[in-house]
Formats: sequence, C-alpha cells, structure tokens
Amino acid sequence: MSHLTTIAQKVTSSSHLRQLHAQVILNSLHGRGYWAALLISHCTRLQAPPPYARLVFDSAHQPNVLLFTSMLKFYTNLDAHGDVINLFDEMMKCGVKPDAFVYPIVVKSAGKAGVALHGHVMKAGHACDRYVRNAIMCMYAKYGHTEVARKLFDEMSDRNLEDWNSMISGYWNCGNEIEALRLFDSMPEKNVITWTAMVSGYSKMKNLESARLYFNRVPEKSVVTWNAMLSGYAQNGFAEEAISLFSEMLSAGVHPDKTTWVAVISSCSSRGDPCVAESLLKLLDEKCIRLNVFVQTALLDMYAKCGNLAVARNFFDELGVRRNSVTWNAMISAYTRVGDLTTARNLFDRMPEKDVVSWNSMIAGYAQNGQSVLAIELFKEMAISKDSKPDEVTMVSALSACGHLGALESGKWVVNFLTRNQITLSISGYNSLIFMYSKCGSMKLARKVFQEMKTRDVVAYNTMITGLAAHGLGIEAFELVHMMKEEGILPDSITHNGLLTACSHAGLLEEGQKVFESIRSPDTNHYACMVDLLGRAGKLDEAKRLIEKMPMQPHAGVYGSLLNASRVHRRVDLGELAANKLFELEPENPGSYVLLSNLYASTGKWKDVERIREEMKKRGVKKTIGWSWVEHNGKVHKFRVGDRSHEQSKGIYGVLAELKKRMRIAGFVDDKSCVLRDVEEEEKEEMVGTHSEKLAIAFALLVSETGTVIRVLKNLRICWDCHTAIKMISKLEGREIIVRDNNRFHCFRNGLCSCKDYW
DNA sequence: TTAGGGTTAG
Repeated sequence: MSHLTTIAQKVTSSSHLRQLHAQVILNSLHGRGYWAALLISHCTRLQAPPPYARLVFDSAHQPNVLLFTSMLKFYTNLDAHGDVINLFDEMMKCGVKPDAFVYPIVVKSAGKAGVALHGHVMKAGHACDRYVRNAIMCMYAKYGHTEVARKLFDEMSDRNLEDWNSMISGYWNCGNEIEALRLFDSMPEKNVITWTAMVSGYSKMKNLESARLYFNRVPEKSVVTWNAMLSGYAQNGFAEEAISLFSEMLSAGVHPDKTTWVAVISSCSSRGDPCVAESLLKLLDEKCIRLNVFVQTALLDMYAKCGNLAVARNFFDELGVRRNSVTWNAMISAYTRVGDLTTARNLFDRMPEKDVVSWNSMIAGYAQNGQSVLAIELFKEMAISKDSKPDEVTMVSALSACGHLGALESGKWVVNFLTRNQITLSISGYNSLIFMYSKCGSMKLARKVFQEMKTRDVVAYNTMITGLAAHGLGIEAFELVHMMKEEGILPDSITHNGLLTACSHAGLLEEGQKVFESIRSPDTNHYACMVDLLGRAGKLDEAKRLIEKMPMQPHAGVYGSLLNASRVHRRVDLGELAANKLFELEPENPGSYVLLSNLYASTGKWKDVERIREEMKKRGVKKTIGWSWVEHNGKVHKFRVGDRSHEQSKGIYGVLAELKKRMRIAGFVDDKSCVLRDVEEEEKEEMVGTHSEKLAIAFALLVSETGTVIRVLKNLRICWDCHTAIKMISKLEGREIIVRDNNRFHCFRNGLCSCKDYW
C-alpha cells in the first residue's frame, strides 16, 4: 500500500484526485470492481494522468466488463488508441466477454485494423446493435472501403439519421463529392450535423467557395459548424478570412471553444502575428480555462513561427507525456526553421513514434539549410524504414536536395523510387522534378517533364525559365514567356529575373535592356542582374552609373556583380570601389577579399595581393574551407583543400600533376601561378585558390571515360586556370565536359566553352 | 456508448 501511495502522490495534483485516492485505497482493500469503475469515470472527467487511472484499475481484484469499459473510455478520451487496443487484448486474455458497449470503442480505436474486428463482432452476435453497426460502417467508410460501408448502409432496414450522416462523411473522406451530394439531396431529413458535414467536406476538397455557400445555408449553426468553416479557411491558407469569420462568430454571440482557438491560433501563425491569439490567451487565462494538447501545440507552433523559440520550447516541455507526434513535429520544425539542425535531429531521434511528417520535417530541414547530402541520406533511410512511407512532400525535398547538389544519378534514383511506389504528383511535385533536372544539367529531361504537365502554374514556368537561363538558352527562355502569356499566366519578378539572367548568360545585351525597361518597378535583384549583364558585356562604366541611379540601397549582390565584372575585365579602379562597398556591407565575407585579390593577381599587382592577405588576417576574416562535390555511380564524393582522404587520392593527385605539366608546356602556368599548385598543409587556411574544386575536377577527369560527359558539382566558382585546363582537356581528349559553376552551366567541347562572354 | 469541427512537413 505504501508503494501505491508514493506513486499516487507523484501523479496527483488536484485535491479532487487526492479525495479519489483515499477512496481507491479504501475500496481496493475490498476489491470492489464497481467502485473502481466509477472512480475511473471521475478520472476521465478530471483528465487525471493515465498512471493514476491505471492504478485505480489495477486496484480491483476481479476486473469485470464494466471496469474494462470505463478504462477503455478513459483512454479514448485521451486519444490513446494504442492503449485501448492493448487493454482490449488484456480483456480477451482475462476471459471477460466484450459487450455492445465495448465494440464501438475498440473499433474506433483500431483504425484500419478494425476490419479484422468485423468477424469478431458477428461471432459475438452484436452485429445488429445499432451502435456497433454504425461503428463498423464508419470504419469501412473512413478507411476507403466506401462500397462495403454502402452495402451495410443499404442492408439496414431501420437506418437512422446517424447512419446517413456517417455515410456522407465516408464519401467526403475519400473525396467522392458526387455520391455525398446525391445522398445529401435524397435524405428524408437533415440536421445541423448533416449540414456541417457538407461544409467540412467541401473544405477538405479545398473548395472554400462551395463550403461557404453551404455554411451560409445552414439553418441553425452550432459552434461546430462555425469551427468547420474556420478550420477550412485556416487549413487552406486563408488566414485573413478565418480571422474575419471569427469576429463574425463573436458578433453572432456564439461561444468559441477549444477547436475555435486552434483555428484562430493557427491563422495567427501563418500571418506571423501573435496579436489576436495573445488577446485570446489573456481571456482564457482570466477564465481559468485549461488548454488541451491541440491548443498548446498550436500555440507552440505559433510562437515558433513568430520568432519566439524559447516560449515555444516552454510549451513543449510543459506538455510532458501529453505530447503527441504533432507536438514533436512542430518542435522539430521550429528548430530547423532557425537552422539548429543538431537540436532538431536530437528530438527526431528521441521521439517515440515517428510519422511521415516527422521524416518530412527533418529531411526538409536538411534540404533547406544547405545539407543536401544529409537530406538524401535520411531520405534513403526513410525509404527502407518500416514506420512511414515517403509521400509527395518527401519527394519534393529529396528532389530539391539532388538539384542543389546537381546529383543527377541520385535524382534519377528518387524518380525511380516514386514511379515504383506509384506516388502521384501534384503541380508542385512536377515543379520539383523540373528543378532537379535543370539543376543537374539535363534540360532535355526538364523539358520532357514540363511538356507532360497537364496544368502549369507560374512556378513551373519560372523554374523552367531559370533553368534555361542557367544553360545559356536565352531564346528558348523568351519563347516560354510568350507561351505563358498565351496561357494566361502573368510573368512575375522571378520570371523577369530569369529572363535577365538568360540575357546575361547568352550575351543578349539589347534584349536584356528591353526586359529591364519593361519591368514596372524593378527590385534590387533585377538591378543586380542588369549590372551583371552590363559588366559581362564590358560596359562597366554604364553599370556603375546604373548603380548610382538605383532608387533603393544596393545589396551585396549588386556590388558583387560589379566586382566580378571588374575582375573579368581587369578594371582595378571599379573593382576597388565595389570591394570597399562589400567590405562595409559584409565585413565577414571572405569572398570579396578573394575576388579583389584575384583581380590584383590577374593584373600582376602581387604587392596588393599580399596586402589583402594581411588585411584579412588583421580583420580576422578566414576563408571558409569549402567542399566540392562530384557524383559518380550514384555516390556523392566530397573534396576539400589538401584532401587526401579519398580512396582514389593517389590517382587524383596524379591527374592534377599531369594537368599542371600539360598547362606549363602549353604556357598557361608559370611558377608564380598558384592555381594548380598542390596545397600544403599550412596553406589550408589561406585565402587564395579554389583547390577543392580542382580536386573535384581531377577526380571527375579520372573516373570519366573519353567522350563522356562529366559533371563537377556545387558551388564552383571555377577560376581562370581551371577553366583553361578543362578547355584543354576537352580538346586533347575529345571529351564533352559540363561544369556547374554556382548556378550556371558551362559546356566545354573541343576546346571551346559555351559561355564565351565570361572569359 | 453511435453522426459534424482540432495542432505539424513542401
């Protein structure tokens, strides 16, 4: 008994429960099951902690059907469906026969597995009970067996309003609008529940207009009707409509309940403004209303999205054992949103039951924070795991990661996976396919996907146009803009950005200027593109004048373009001007120092190169050691400065030495040139050079066969010497080489490069 | 004890 007392003290907090506890002790002494059952229903009402209710349950020496039923209800009330099923098993083992009260509870909790219970119910002779019958029918309807449900429905001789309503919801569940509507129209009588089912049905189909029409027609709306409409707006991204409907609801004198709060809070999250929710919270606090897990999770999410991670974490910690998978997922996403992948992963690994959203949140977290390799690795782990099956959302992240890496073979693996598993794609799924292919240098496949799409949105066009631009296919990009206008889709700022990039990459100066003039109010990115275009065309003074005319403060990208152009055209004066602005805007960014230093190097100003080096040291700016990636046979190989960890290291350095030799013979490299020099250990932290990409290129040359296309991936700002080296190889060995330099593709063939303007 | 509304990922 002292053991019992200790646990009870731990789990009880209210005085009600302490009173209950006294009764438990009393009654357990006598083993009276009836009293225990009554106490458990008190626990249900008071939302007592599960261990406490279980304690009461265990205190009865001879559990009967009544006791089991009350305990089952307790678990149902907490949505603890696993516990319901376990208790049912326990019940069977004890030899206690379930009755017509037990089956509806268990069937509901069993989910899909409830199908197995149907036979059980028949055998027990409860199939005709109206509650059991309805539960079985709901179960079939809910899990996609609408035909079976309908058969049961038709066989009923005394079907009642509840059965009609269940059948309608069943049709909405599988998106069968026609049958739902037919049933609705043929009903002998309707109640508010029938109407509400129609409102939520249309909301589920994302048809908010029809939902609203039905909502307006509901004769006597209940709070649930209002909630159905509110949630419809909230879940489909109509936050403003939700908030305004909420005020209508208050004016109509309807009392909001917890579901209402949830819809309102989640609308606040998407608006990024906790204001409305906070005033609600104050109200709830004054009335001492206890929040449930839904409200608390919605609040957690809201604070995370409005930038208050500490408050969000507080909600998470306070929820304790009441956390469900949604709570965990919301917290994981909160961390990935701010880039704290370690904490996110920690939670992900710790969470008791991961669902598809948990995996998707973590994979998307990696993909969106530049950890593409980890994203793909986790996706592959998910593909073989048993607890969740990847869906379209998973695919979007995985494809995006492959695209960012430029890993075509991995991308094709993902595509293969999605066809094998028959995952259907929506427009955004197709868009990510286009993104992946175009980022991986295969415009042919990107085009194919684009042409296969039945409906295209502005994102599809923009992805395609940006891809074409990166490949220097300017004319085709213009053709697409023409096509989208014909389809009635208006170009937006991203479209214009893509077009300007296309002009810049294809050297279409006049066309670019026309595009720029056609933009009603150009943004900073448009200016950056234009500076780039002018700069590449050698019109550096014009570029400078354009910057001076800008109506807004130029961002780093604008000066970056100018600096880059100055380096290409060896204009030290403008390069210094741009670099000085960049040192102000981004003092920590080593890139500007490196670019300026390269400019000095290219004009033979070695003293200035040295000066910049000293300056970096003085200001504590360190060149971040970058990684370069090359994909070969579906595996991504990583390289960094001075790297000798790769298994083919010997061969790689052999290729490098060979390149150096050939270039020297051809007169491309003198002893001062640092570019193809092997990197010494102590030089790793130094600024000059792009050594990791050289290793990557050497590896690619090593593994590719003569005549094949090789791809060197990710974040390459290939330097002049590398460029020359690849040109040379493409001529000497007759290879076609495609290199992705940041977001641009360079195709080397027979000693020439596709983007002549650049060099 | 049955039917309608709830939080998370792109």
